[in-house]
Amino acid sequence: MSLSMRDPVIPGTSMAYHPFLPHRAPDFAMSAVLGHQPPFLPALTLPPNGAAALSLPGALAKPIMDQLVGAAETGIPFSSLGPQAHLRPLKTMEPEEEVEDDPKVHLEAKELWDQFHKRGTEMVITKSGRRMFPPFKVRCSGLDKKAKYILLMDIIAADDCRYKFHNSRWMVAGKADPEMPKRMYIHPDSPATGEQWMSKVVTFHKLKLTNNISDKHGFTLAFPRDHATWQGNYSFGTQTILNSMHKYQPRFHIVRANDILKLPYSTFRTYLFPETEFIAVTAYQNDKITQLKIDNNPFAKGFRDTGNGRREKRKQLTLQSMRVFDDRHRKENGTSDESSSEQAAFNCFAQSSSPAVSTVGTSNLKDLCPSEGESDAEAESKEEPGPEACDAAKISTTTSEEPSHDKGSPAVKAHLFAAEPGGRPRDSGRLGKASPDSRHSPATISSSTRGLGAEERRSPGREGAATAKAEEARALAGKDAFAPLTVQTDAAAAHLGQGPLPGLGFAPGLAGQQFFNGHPLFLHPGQFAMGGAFSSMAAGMGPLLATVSGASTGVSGLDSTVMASAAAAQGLSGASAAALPFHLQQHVLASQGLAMSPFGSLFPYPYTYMAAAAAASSAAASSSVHRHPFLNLNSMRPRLRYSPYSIPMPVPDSSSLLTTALPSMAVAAGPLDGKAAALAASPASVAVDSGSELNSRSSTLSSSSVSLSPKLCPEKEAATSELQSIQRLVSGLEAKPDRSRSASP
DNA sequence: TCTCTCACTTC
DNA sequence: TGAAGTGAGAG
Repeated sequence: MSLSMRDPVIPGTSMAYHPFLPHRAPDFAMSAVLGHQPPFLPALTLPPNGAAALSLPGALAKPIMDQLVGAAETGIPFSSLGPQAHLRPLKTMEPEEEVEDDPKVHLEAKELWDQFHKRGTEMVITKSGRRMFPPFKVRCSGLDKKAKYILLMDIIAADDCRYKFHNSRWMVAGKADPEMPKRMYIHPDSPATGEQWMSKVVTFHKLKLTNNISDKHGFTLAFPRDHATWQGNYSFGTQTILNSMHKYQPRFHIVRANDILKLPYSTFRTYLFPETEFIAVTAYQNDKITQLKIDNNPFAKGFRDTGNGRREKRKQLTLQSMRVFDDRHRKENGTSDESSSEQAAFNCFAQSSSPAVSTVGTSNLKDLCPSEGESDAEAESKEEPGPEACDAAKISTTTSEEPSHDKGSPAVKAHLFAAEPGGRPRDSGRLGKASPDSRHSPATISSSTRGLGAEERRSPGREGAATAKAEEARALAGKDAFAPLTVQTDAAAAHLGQGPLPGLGFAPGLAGQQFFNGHPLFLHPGQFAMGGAFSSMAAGMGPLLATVSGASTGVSGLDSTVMASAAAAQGLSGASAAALPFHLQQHVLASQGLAMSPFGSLFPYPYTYMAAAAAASSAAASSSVHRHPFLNLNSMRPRLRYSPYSIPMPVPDSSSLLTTALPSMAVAAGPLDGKAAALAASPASVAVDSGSELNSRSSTLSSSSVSLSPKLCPEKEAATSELQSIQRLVSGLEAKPDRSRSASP
């Protein structure tokens, strides 16, 4: 019943600015399937000029068209068209015309990121959410000044391992816990013109990291099973839910679109900066990281050695009180020499127990406190250029084929997580080939769906080819020392089954609608600034929005209609459930603990599969499935990650995983993913590493020495009288908190 | 490991 | 001035 219509049947019906259709005609056929009218498949085509043509059976045409347009223009939830109303492509057309932009992305504060990366960046996650530090900031160039762009960021699991911090190193501690629902953070200024984006540093500092699974700072979009490119649930929000002690990789996306609704039909460019990889923690593990944060985060000034913060006071008081004790002890025993040596040991303890110590020159530390400083110094030594090479050698199996100038990046990787399982390479390394475009960031791996057949880049059983491709990617990446890892898909490709939002296999639910709170269409107040993008999205896709507040239900908090359906569906058997609309199935599956995420879900390649099906191109279906570069990004690992509702997988014997990076293991693990390439993509970071390390060192040294030196022996006599007074305080206030003491003169 | 409170900071 | 972002530390 669907009719192809190049010939307008309803003259004058214009869809050119229909909110839920791309303004600039993407040249695809789209059908509006109205709920409860399955046989009725009106189709409308958007000619290049944006004029709409709708071909509908006789008398039904006008009402349907009015309904569609009316719903969108008035903001009436699309659901009024029926619970299953959705748009779906009838056929795929030629790719959208080549965009004339050439986006380049530069990671801001790269040196700082490098400093953290070398030590194994840790990001604290809290129930209420913590910001990232260093903040994720980028500078864009090469955008079309006039065109509008939507900038997004998300954080994906870097691997499927759980880590532990042992012996000053991060080590694999087993398999990853069930995947948390992923969230996409849309920059609040989106959409904005290229000129606007390029005129400033794009910062994502408002994005928060949380481990609160019932976090409500998000909403989920439930896309029908045969939506062009988005199938399943895609969650957006200001907080990203992460698993503690797991490694993550932030991603940055540029989408040329002036409307959120165009996302599925727009070109996606994804940038990966290996140096922004981090491990989520609920409490800092590595003192070096703590100190780096304190030294660089303005909000942590109070803990700096310099200044009048509590940290300083506390340290001084601790030191002084101990000296007082020592002094008293010495007076009682009359053994000055002994006390002197104890003093050294004590100083050592005082230092090593303080984060400040970690960045103090290791030679001093070693001299003062071999035992305590050893691990520290040892760890530190591995950050030196020499050890770096050593670490690089550890994963030589993954870098041996790379151009020499590209070896630094894996070195960084090895450096960061020296004890990674077999130097397991990153899957992100398989993103694609290097793009000669991006010159600002470590390396570019561009996966364009039109150029290099993405197909060859990914195939679910694809390890060999993928590995080869990863090598190619690395090699190419190595050609550009300043390119980020980039993935690109385009609109047309999306229609061919290449979804633009990889890794967005957001598990349903868990998210609240706060993001869009206060707006009938779930627009978050903070997002109103986004103007047309969200408002039109809401207008056109209100019904497709399934906000989820899984906190109470443990299942997606769908809108009432969907919720009811989903709830009912839960009682269905698998067979009957299969007959449900895809998005409902997903919720059902999710509630049953089955994965839907591209991260090894039941539908590892949701869009691709569905889009292909929708395109009625069964032949292309299977191949296109493997073509999705984004999915490739996330699903190239044959791991199985489960939704938060899934039954947790028992953690396998960690003994086999608790290992330092061994080349052999790297080989063994290599096929699992090509992550090394992602790191390989960071030659620039290596180049900076040496310098930044030195800078870091010198800076921390200077800052530390300022505060530490006066606290050591030299000030002993000078502080005698003060110490005595403090001694009295300490004696009397022993059990009281630091602040009591610090409040004392 | 995680959560919570605290003092201290920025904005 | 107060909201919000910090790490420390106790539990």
